[in-house]
Amino acid sequence: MNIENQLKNTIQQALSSLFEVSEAVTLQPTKKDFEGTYTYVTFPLVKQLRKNPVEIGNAIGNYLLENSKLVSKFNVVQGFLNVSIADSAWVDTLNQIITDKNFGFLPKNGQSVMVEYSSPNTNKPLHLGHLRNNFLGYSIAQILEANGYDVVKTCLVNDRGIHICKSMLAYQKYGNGETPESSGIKGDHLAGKYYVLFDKDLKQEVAELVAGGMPEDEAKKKAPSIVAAQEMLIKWEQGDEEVVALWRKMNEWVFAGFNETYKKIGVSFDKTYYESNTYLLGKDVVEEGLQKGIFFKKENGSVWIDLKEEGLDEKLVLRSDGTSVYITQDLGTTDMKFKDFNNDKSVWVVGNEQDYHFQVLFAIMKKLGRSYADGCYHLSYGMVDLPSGKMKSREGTVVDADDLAEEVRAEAENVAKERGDIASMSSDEQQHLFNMVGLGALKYFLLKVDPKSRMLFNPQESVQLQGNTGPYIQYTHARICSVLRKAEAMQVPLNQLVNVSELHKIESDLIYLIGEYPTTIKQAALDYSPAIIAQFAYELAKTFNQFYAEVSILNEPDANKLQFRIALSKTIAETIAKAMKLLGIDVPQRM
RNA sequence: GGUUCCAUAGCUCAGCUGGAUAGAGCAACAGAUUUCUAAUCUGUGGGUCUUAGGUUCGAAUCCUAAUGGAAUCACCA
Repeated sequence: MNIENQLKNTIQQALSSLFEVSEAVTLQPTKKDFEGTYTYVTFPLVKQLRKNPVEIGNAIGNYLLENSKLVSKFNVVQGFLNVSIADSAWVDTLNQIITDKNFGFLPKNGQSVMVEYSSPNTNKPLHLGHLRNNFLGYSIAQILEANGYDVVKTCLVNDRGIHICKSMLAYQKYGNGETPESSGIKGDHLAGKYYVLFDKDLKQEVAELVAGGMPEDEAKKKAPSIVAAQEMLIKWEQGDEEVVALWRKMNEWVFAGFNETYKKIGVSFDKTYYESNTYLLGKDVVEEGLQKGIFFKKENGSVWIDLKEEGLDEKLVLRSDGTSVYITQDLGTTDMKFKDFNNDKSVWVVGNEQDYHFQVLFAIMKKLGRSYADGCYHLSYGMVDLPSGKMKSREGTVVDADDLAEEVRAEAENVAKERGDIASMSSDEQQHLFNMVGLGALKYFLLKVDPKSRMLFNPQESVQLQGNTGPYIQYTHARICSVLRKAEAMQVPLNQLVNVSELHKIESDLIYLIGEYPTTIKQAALDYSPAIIAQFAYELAKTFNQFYAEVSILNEPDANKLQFRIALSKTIAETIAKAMKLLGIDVPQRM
């Protein structure tokens, strides 16, 4: 049992033996300005016991001193009982952690979870918003796995629909047989280029129609380009050979481009679904709902569900012409996913603009009596804003994922060449490092803020490598590795239990922090928040760097202390590496 | 208009189920290397936690209202 839980138990004993009360005990970390590690607040007991808080604090404190080996001293400030933990208890804790090969991983819990993320459209390249989605999804999958789940990562590719036809139309018009090979443009960027061209034409047509006196709403529906796109979509659905062939060709370009990007940014999927295969699903679910009397038909033949009781509204699930809407398809796809993998839980990593959609989807699944309905979770993350405002792909005000990755990589290269420890590396190793550090900066930057909140992306700050950044933490790891290499050369044993009697305050702080790792990853899973882990990794790295500046590790004459500091440093490096891995960030041996 | 979410230092963000004098990073300024990686460390300045009420021994945190902002409410996806 860890120190915190032992202490809680002893306080509970104190409460019952001193005051005959049984209360759940919660502890909080002691504020930096006061002496102690854990603080117990006695204010709530005042009314119940009719004693003053200081008296209560002292009574409990003395009980702890007498009855627990963990506690070395205490102090009471008003209603706060600050408890200091004995150095020996910290050393024991470190030894336990060293011994525990699975430290920081929860045992398998027998449950499985699907994490669906990324979900790109095949008409344009990935941008900054996708990056937040991808990093979040991948990280959440890692975090759930560390918490004992079996995880299936899936990606649902939106590879059909009117938006795809737009790129295709513009390509027919302007393409001249251009290919990624002939142009040297990455496939997804090439498709995106035509998507933008389409929109340019469309805008002009609308402007002309409006100038001719047509209302803007109508013009947007009647512009020749948009009509042509709709016709093309119908042809596609009818299986028109020419259209399907073009669709195949352009999609392949895009997939090749996506795969390159995914590989570069280090995300992956166990299974990819394509909407071109799933878009007709869900009509059977509509039929089922009608039979069960959960859905109802309006006069024009359209099918609806009434979700007023759930605080939502009436919602269309099938058009009057019998064709699907977005939610129809999702009903079918959700059934299919659970049929395929039979997961206990399913997480959709999708932006918060779709909050309403998922409320409706889950409410319908519940009404239909799906056994999995309670295990569905929409990980709703906030938009990424730019200093210039909102990103809009059609207007070209997006930050491209590939460009951004290259930018941070280049910055990492600059800094490494200026002050990195890279002289002994081969050119390949150097390139590998620049990538690792650049990506580390980008991932950490996007993951360190609470997923739920909208965030501002400042390009200048995102390539920063100092302060609260990924590279700062990577650097700390490399720094420890450097010390460990020297220790090894000095023949200090690296993998032995340690025995010292007296610690620096900062050393016990570090052990305290390492000990918080298991609760941190549990909390991260509960909240679906990689940010909690980012925070933890930063705190640990920062405290180590303070320790490093304050206390000499390798120059310690006392062999036991030297060995202790090495063991402590090594454990910190391992913990940093584990935490960063959950964020999808690798850490280098040197940098 | 309905619903949901947000408002903390110049900027970007932490602040867990209410607890002590509200914390980091960036930016600014001043320092630290005969010694383990200076992508580091130390220090200084910077706050009516949007506003007004309420609950409480105790509120950035909970409740109500106001103000400002965002998303969504399509027979779009």
